Amino acid sequence: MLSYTEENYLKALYHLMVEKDTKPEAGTNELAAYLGVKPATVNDMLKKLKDKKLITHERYGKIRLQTSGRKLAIEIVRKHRLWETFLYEKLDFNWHEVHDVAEQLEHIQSPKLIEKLDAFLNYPSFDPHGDPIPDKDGNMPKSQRRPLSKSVEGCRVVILGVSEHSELFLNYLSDNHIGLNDKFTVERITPFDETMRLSSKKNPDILVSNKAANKIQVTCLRSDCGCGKM
Amino acid sequence: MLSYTEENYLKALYHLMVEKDTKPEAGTNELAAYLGVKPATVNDMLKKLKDKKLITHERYGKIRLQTSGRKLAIEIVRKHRLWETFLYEKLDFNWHEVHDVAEQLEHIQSPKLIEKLDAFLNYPSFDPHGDPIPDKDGNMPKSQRRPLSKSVEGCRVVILGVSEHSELFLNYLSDNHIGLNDKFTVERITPFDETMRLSSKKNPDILVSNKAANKIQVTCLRSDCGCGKM
DNA sequence: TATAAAAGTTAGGCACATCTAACAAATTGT
DNA sequence: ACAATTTGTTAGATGTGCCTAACTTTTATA
Repeated sequence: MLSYTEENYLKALYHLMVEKDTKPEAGTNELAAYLGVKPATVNDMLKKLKDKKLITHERYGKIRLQTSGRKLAIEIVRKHRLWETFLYEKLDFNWHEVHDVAEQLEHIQSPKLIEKLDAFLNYPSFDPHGDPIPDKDGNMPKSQRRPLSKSVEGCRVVILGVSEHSELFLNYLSDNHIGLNDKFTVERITPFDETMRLSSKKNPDILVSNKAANKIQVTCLRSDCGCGKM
Repeated sequence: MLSYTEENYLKALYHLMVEKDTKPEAGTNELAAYLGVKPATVNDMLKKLKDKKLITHERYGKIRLQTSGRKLAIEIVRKHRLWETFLYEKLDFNWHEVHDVAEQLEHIQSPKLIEKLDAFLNYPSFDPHGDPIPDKDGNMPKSQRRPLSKSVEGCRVVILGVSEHSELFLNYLSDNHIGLNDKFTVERITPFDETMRLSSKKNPDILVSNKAANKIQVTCLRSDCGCGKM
C-alpha cells in the first residue's frame, strides 16, 4: 500500500516523463520543482520508491519508472480523470474547478468505487479537459486529436480539450463560449496572422488567435475537408 | 484547517458523546478504545485540540466538545452520510459496503463539492443506514423513527435503518429480504417471546425475533394503527 | 477508609515527510 | 581542459501521529 505522498511522486514522474516530454527519465531537481518540494526531500523519497521496486535510480543518475511504478501511476491518472469527469458532468463543476478536487479524490482507496464510477459515467474515454482516461487495464484510448490551428477552412470540428490549463486561458475560452464537446465550423482563416473565424449554433462569429488555436485540441468531424489524415 | 486525524478525533467525540449515550463528556481511555489507539496518543491530540479551542479538557478531567468543535464534527458526519447515500443510491454499493469508503471520502475538502453532491442526491434526510443527515447549517432532520419492536399488530411500517451495523446483522437482514425503504405489515406478534411475523410484497411470511426487531428502525405509515404517537 | 483497580499522564522514542546547510559530482562554456 | 554553474547528495533538524513503559490521580470495593 502506497502513502498519499508516494502516489503523488509516481504520478508526477509519469507526467514529467510520459506526458510532458515523452522522454523516459527525469532528474531530481526537475521532480522537486514539479512537486514544489526541495531536491533533498525528493532524494529521500527516491530511496523509498527504489526499495519498493517502483523506480530505478542510481547515484547521480536519472530516474526511470519501472513497469510496476508506471502501472500504479496510470491507475492514479485513471482515478483523477474519472473523478474530473464526474465533477464536470454530474455535479456541474466548471471546467477549471475540477482539478483541485480530483487531486484529493484520486487517492481514495477502493477498486470497487472506481469500477462503479466508471460504469456510472458510461465508461468515458476523455475527461473534461479532453485528456484520455486509461481503462481498467491501463490502456489509453487513441484519439485523432490535433490543435485547432491545424484545421483548414471549411473544417467542422469538435472541441476535445486544451493543452494549457491556466485559469487565464480557461476563462478566455469560457468568455468566448468555447466549451468541451462544442462543435464549430472553421469559416475563414486570415492569411496574415492565421486568426480563425469560427461559427457555432450558439455563436455565429468567434475570432480565435493562432496562439489560442494552438492550445485548443479538436478532432475533425468530416473526412473530406482536406485537413489531413484522421 | 484540520488534519485528517484531527477530524477523526472530533467525529469520534461526537459519536461517543452526542449519539452513543447522549452524555456531554467522554474519557481518554474511552476515546482511545473507540479510535483503536493508545490513551497516551489520545492525550497528545487532546492538547492540540484544546489549543485550537475545539474541546475543553483539564488534567484528569472529562473531555467536552466546544461549540466550534461540535460544528466541525457535524460537518464531517454530514459529509460521511451524503457520501454513503451517493454510494448506495448512485453506484449500487451494498448497504454494508458504504461505510469504509465514506470514511475516506468524508475528509475531502471542498465546500462546493458537498453542496453539489447534496443537490445531486436531492437533499436526502437519511443515509442508507437510516441515520439522519445534517443540513448545511448543521440541523438534524427530525424523524418519527422507532424500533420495529414498538410496533403493534396491524402496523404498516417502512424500514428506515438499523441501530447495529455489524456485518453479521446486516447479512441477517439481507438473508431475510429486509432492506432499506422496504415496507412491511406486522401480521402477528407471538405473545410469549414477541417474535414478529411480517409480510411484504416480495415475501409473505418473515419471522423476526425481538432481539432483531429492537435493532430495526422503522416509521409507521398509518396514523390509526394504535402503535403510538407519530 | 485504606487499598486495589481503573483511568489518565508523562517521558522518551520511532517513522514519515519535510526542511536547511554544506558538500560532491557532472555538465557547460570559454 | 579546467573553472564556473548546475545538479544531485548527505547530515542533521523539525512537526505530526503514533508507540511503550513508568508514573500519578481518581474511583470503586473489601
